[in-house]
Amino acid sequence: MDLKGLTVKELARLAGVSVRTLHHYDAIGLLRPDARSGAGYRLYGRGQLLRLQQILFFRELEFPLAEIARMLAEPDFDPARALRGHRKTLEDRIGRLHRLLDTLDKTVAHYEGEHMLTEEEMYRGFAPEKITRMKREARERWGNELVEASEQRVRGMTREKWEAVGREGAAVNADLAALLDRDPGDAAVQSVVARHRAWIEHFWKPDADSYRGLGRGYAEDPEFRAFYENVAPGLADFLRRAIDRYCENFPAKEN
Amino acid sequence: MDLKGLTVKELARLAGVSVRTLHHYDAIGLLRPDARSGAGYRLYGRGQLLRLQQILFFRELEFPLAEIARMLAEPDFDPARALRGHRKTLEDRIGRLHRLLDTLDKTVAHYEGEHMLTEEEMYRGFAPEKITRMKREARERWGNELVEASEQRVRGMTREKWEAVGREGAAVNADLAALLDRDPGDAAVQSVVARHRAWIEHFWKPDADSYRGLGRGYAEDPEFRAFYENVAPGLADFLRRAIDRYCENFPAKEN
DNA sequence: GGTACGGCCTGACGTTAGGTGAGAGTCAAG
DNA sequence: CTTGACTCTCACCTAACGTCAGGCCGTACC
Repeated sequence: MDLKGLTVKELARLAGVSVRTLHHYDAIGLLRPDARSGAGYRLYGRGQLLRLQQILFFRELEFPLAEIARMLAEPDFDPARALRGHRKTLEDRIGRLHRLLDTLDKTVAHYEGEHMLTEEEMYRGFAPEKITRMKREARERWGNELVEASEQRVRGMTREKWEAVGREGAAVNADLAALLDRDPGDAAVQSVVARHRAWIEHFWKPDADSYRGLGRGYAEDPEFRAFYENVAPGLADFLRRAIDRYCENFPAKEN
Repeated sequence: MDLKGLTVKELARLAGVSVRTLHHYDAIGLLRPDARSGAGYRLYGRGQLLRLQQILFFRELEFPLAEIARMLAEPDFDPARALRGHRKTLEDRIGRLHRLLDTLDKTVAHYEGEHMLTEEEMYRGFAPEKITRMKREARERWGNELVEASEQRVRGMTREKWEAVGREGAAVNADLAALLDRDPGDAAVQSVVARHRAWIEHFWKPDADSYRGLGRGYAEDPEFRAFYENVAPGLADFLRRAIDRYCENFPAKEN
């Protein structure tokens, strides 16, 4: 079979996917063949091979197919830029697997009576990538629309803007940490909380309820809590209380 | 809530799984709580925490839940031994991810006009081969040493030898299928089983226990079973029984 | 030309492992 | 008592294919 393109079996073999997968991707419009032979056989050219590779990278990172299709369809989709993002995520995963191996070794040592395995040690390395988990939780707390709107806002940012937002967030956290010895209702603290709210609005626009919920999440979610406690011990609860006070008189913020 | 055990939320948080997952595992009998509170709350103790860890290791390696349940239920299941098998598989995965990073870098270079990406290079690191799944299972059943020895033998084969071995295996299966109406202990059947054992020794040298375990695997593993049932209906169980009979007087085989 | 076999097509049912939502009981603090 | 977080069971739903079936296609061989 040599008809100016690869048949499904040839491509399936080359890419390590099933023929059924290729049929499925064609059916949903994710990967259409370049052409069809007179008998109706699918024929894939080089461009489809590269596209399938992009799809497989996103799939490897557990993106849903519908989302892959959407991203590939964006007018400003840049394959090289996407790949650079994937690299970071793959490196994170390798790091996770190393942590899992560490957990494994500690568990073997535990079974051999050589190590006392704590509950916290037991599950290190299992949790999926943090951003995906946080995204799921954000959906659970605030609904899907907010998360999508948040992603749209983030996606529209330039790299420079994104880095400025990152610096702004770190500055807010540092300023809050410096005010830890004050009452959460203190005017200086509340001023920083207002900056925090403005920072959040790079991502989404909270009302009083959802902002209060966010504060609670900072204190109660183990990953958020660990993050803030790492900035300064006591910061997670302090920020939660400061946000609660702020929400007692939630200013209408124009923007 | 401090009632001599963890509630679903506490365990879910600790282990990084969902409450729904814990409900599901309870419903299918995979992970039952130690106790129930007066109100019907599930309460998990330390033993369940360790068991959940074992489950999560198997899950990480993509074992189906039903299979995880079966393996955990085997009388001779040894957690430390299982973990040692997992370690090898996780190391393989890290290796695969490094290959994927290599593919990624080559692709970025391709997009930047600095590398000519071949079709073979395009998909390196993506799909673990099907043999990897079977290798994983073999490790869980028989330990790592046998699998490594098997790979050494296969690696030393020429292509011609490999094809001859393939034909020999098919012939053994066909002969077994032709004897399906006989008793598994019949002399002719046992003669074919001896040929089957000789065939297996192209890959590894079983003793009576491991050969019996292989027979069991043929009948119980869904992929092996499907393969043999495809050759002839009833063949998987027949072969398992024939191997059991053969192992009652396991000949010392010189080679 | 007929046969055999591997390859292709479309159509359609089935599967696994939870996700999601609902209604109602439980627990602890104010 | 109220409130809010937590729990229970029940039940519908889903993504991404896997599997099977019936029939056409292409090539080699008799």
